[in-house]
Amino acid sequence: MTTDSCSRQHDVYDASCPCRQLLDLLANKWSALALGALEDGPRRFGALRDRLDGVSPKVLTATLRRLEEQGLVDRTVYPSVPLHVEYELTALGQDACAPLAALRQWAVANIDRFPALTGAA
Amino acid sequence: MTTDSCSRQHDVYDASCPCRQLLDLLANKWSALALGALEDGPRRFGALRDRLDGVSPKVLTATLRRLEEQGLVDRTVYPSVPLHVEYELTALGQDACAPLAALRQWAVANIDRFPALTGAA
DNA sequence: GGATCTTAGTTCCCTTTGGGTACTACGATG
DNA sequence: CATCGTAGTACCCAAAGGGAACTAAGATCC
Repeated sequence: MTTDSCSRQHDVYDASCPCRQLLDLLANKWSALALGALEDGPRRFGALRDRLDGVSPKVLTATLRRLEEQGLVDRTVYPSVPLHVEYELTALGQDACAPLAALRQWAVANIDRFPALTGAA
Repeated sequence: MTTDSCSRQHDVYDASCPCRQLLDLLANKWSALALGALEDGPRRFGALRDRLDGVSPKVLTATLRRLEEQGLVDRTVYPSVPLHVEYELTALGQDACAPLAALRQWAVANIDRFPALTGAA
């Protein structure tokens, strides 16, 4: 139960409901991109910074820490020579990727319907 | 073509691609909630403010204006007695609702897997 | 006729977040 | 001993978020 639509007690429209905070975490540009960038397996900090074009190290760190705190990604430090940190989706993170991937793909598939963004047509 | 995954030219991971801006518009707490609140038909400003618990009029106005600019919602003013403004999804807005509804529903359905948000268990 | 009500905002101010650039720590390597 | 690469942090500034109070326009009440 509670696997479709809204449960009896949780409601994203209620500001005090924890799932509102969850929505706020997921409905975020950098979260959506970071989780997507990890879909294909573990990635290092530098690889993520390169992939998430335009992200500053500070914001990337903050985003990853938030995702880590909530159990969506695992952070593994390899205390090797020039330090090596890997980020990886947890099972929960993998599950969360599905709706976010749909959102990213919708944006790509429908961008042509947004003349104001594509510089008009 | 370009109806699934990424097209050849558009990429949300590219900061300068317009679909990145589109993702930024959609991957936003208030956008996701506002569009969802309009799924069942036109709503007035006050109704949206009540439904989007915790939103300030300023932020709601800004959110709706942004969605209107991009053609996701229509704004209709009825210059009646105590003024009456209705917001309504466009066809484009209705299409955008699908992935956002999935995201909202995922948050509700999986909130129990986030101990840090639900106050631990 | 004047006070009051409603609706849809706007304005002001402050706090939070986002963002860019530069810097640090670490030890291997030259 | 200086240099390099990695993964950040520190600092500072700009933009966005957020709350409370205020505005406008006219109908309605008394």
